[in-house]
Amino acid sequence: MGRSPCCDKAKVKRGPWSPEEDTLLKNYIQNHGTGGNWIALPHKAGLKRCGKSCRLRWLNYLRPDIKLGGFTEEEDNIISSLYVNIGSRWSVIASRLHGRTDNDVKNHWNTKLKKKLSLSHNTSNATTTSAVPINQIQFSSPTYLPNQEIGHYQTIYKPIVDHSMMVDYQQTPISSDSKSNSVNGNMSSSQENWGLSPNTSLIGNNYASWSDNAGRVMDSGSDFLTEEFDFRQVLGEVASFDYSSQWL
DNA sequence: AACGCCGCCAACCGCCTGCAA
DNA sequence: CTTGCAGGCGGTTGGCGGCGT
Repeated sequence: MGRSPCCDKAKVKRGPWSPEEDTLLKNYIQNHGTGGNWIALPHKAGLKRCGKSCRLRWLNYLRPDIKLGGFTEEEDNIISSLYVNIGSRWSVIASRLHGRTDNDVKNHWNTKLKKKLSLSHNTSNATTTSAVPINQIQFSSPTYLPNQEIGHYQTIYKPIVDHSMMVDYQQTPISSDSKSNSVNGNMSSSQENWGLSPNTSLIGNNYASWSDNAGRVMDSGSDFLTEEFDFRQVLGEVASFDYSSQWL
């Protein structure tokens, strides 16, 4: 037996929202809030709409903090990076982009970024032979660096951090002494200059990831990382930690 | 001007999850 | 523990507008 529909389709209005409906919904929520019950809301607001439809309309269009307009290059980079790492978890990705909705991000990806990425991937394949680790999150801005307690994860995860992320914050590369403690083999100039682990590759401006002892990689969106994960700041913590001693 | 194609995006659909009874 | 409900989410659809022929 299938699940019963959330509302009677014969009795509710469907299709595009009119300005009058928008006004009704917006006014009601601004005056009374959602009341934690979207199903009852349309009736209370005087709308002949399904509760789910109201919720979607509010979240994707009427909310006051919605960011309108095209996506910036920085947002594109964040979306692409997160998609590569966590897949189509649009709500998680959208949560990293202030004012963007999951629907926005999803549409943007499907209509533009997917093609863009596939184009750049093809170009990249044609011009380079170095493999790009899929488990490394790429950041276009240090704003999106992780905010975890580095000391805490030091005991659990082995961080692999591209120190080039510090460039924008004018941080000092880690010392050659600390590098030489744990690194053998040849390093690229970017790895050497910024203390990169030899088993990381630079795939963009900035990225960071960690892996645990089982080889699982954690980053902004991985399943075994708490949803409380916060990107807001912390460059200082990252900069002050000597990752070279923790390289895999 | 008419038509077809294509891209964009708002909206819908249905599944999954969390929670309360 | 089971069941049913509501919210959340990702996939998909369909209408609309722009553009080329």
